[in-house]
Amino acid sequence: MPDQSRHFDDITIFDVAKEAGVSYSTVSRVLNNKTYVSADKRERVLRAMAQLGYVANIQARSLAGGRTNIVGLLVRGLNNTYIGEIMKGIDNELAQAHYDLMLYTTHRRKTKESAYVTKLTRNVVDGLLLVLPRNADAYIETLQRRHFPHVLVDHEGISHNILVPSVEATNRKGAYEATSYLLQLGHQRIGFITGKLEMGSAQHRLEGYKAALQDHGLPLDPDLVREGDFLQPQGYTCTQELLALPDPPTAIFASNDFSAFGAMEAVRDQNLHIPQDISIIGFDDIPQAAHVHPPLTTVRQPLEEMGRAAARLLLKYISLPEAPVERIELPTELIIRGSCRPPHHLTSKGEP
Amino acid sequence: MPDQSRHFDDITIFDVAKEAGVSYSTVSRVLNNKTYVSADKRERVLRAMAQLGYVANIQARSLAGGRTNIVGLLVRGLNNTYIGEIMKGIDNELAQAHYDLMLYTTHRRKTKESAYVTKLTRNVVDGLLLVLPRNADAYIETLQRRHFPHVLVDHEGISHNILVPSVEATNRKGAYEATSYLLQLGHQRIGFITGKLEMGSAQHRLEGYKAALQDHGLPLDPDLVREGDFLQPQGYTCTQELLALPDPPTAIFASNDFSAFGAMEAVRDQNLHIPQDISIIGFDDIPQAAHVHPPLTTVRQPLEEMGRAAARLLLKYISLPEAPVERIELPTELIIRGSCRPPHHLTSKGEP
DNA sequence: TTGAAAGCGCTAACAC
DNA sequence: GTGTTAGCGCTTTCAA
Repeated sequence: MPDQSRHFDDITIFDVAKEAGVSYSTVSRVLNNKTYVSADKRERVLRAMAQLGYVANIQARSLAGGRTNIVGLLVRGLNNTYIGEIMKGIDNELAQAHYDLMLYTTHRRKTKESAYVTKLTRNVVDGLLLVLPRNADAYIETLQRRHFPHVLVDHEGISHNILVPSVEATNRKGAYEATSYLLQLGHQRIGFITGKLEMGSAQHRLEGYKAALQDHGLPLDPDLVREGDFLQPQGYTCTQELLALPDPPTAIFASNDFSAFGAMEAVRDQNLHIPQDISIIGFDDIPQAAHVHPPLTTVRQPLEEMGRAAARLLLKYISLPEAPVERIELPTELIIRGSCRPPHHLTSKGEP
Repeated sequence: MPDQSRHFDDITIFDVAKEAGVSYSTVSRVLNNKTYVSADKRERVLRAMAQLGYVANIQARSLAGGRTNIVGLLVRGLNNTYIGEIMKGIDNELAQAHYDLMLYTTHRRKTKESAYVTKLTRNVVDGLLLVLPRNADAYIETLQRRHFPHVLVDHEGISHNILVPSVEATNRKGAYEATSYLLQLGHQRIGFITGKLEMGSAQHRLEGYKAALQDHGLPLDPDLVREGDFLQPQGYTCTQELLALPDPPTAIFASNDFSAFGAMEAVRDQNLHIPQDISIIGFDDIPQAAHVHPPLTTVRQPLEEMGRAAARLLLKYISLPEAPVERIELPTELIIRGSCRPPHHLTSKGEP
């Protein structure tokens, strides 16, 4: 591969200015269309730009204090479908606004967090979208202090007192509904596999579960609640424990679909059948959920829409720095498929 | 949200220079450690940088002609798990090299392609990774002409004559093996659902299928080959057509897992059973493949590893522009799960 | 309304 | 080895 010649046929505003017969600050003006430029000159500049195929140089623009039209997305890793769905929404929204996306993954960095944020904010991006676990407060504080445009996705922020721009799903409500559904089906003993409890969403889902039990007059049996981590293997283990209980649950509510898959595996490995012997319900509705057997009943989280909303909000902060802090909650939805039915003792024997 | 003050506590090399008591080009030198700097001064500079929390400004560096340590990834969209797997590999590899990732999606842009490439190459990134369909030759030509570091993933490039840096899987071989497997199981009529034929990988898989038939002395029945597009709905439709044939196939080979899912759906909707009545085999081995029922037998494509290899190759071109053009082929692997068995007439009736 | 000029932070000759 | 200097392409005062 021969030498890379970066500045190959680079057209600068200087070239455009010459072509259009104006000064090059005039070109800059039409580029940013802030100040008024006479219609005539603007016209000439535009034509010259088109003719020469001018493409703005982001670095220069940024260095000089302008916008880059790039938004940063900070995630822990790319391990799951979950983040893919969110990204899809973000990307679509950004595309419409002619913004580009810069992806940062944190999973491997040992860097001091606030220094890392410095790097992000000083480099390239006009704003930052964050999909992070609960303990990432250092990031957020730095961002807040710097008044750097940012929006959290699926994260409640530092504390309940400080309002941080964010987009979430109705996790509590979703879990409440899922639990109620199981209750209505006649289940009395419902196992619960938590998510990674350092995540706000995991906490909220647990709360929803508890609230539903309480509202239905059922006591909380601590044995039925197992601490998971949103991952399949732990879902498997928790379910094994649950099934080994003297009085095992007739239904299991997993805090996310991956855990639910683990649960399904564990159930099958015990030669039990879903939903005949035990009902399973998940959370998220990732693409796989519809494909497993039986199809998983789950609480749909509007991930793509959350991404869109977050991007939209961030763009607002970028263009209107004074815009008020918003916290957006998007509704979850119970998706009933085939992994739940009334418990054994309520079912007529002959059913297929 | 109050005003964004971008240059908040920005420490420049100038500050570092002052702190270390050296000239600021010396700081630049240790930053890029190209030329030699006396151990003593280097030490002082390093200490000053740490103390001040210096973070390099990418824009400035880039503007001045240096590296940005950012690699661009150009994809059509984020619709599928497929791209997620590749990204995972890329990201991991890049992280190790302290490179960041910039994501570009093309699906929506009407821009003249070569102008778009200009934008990409002139902006921010040191090199470009491309996951694109076959007809994206304009991009590639521009890149080649500019000698801008780039690597294609899962794409053969412009033509067979021009060697383009790329990383692929052994699509032909993988399809050959899958077909052979079905043949060995005793299937004589094997339906084939192609991918989007504008993609090189789709062509290669079709070739592998044909080659296997030929090598086993079987004629190619055009009725058995249906043009799909790598998407589930089309997989469904193709399978319906296949099943409606006077002499329907006993096995179907779908060019990717999504199509295979569509095929499974169609089979089920006909009240046929997999694999008892008909065998299904896919390609890719996306995460869902193991979860469907029955688990899908498929050809594993090492997507993550392909991402890693591509990133590695690109980094090589970035640091060694003269490195020879490489085309890397990574092996596919037949993953036997539960969706295939010998055809009906070969199976003893009593089997479960 | 428009042009001139001063940087933004950094790299890379160029001298010493 | 190390300091000096000239830009990289652009935005933004400041005059005119």
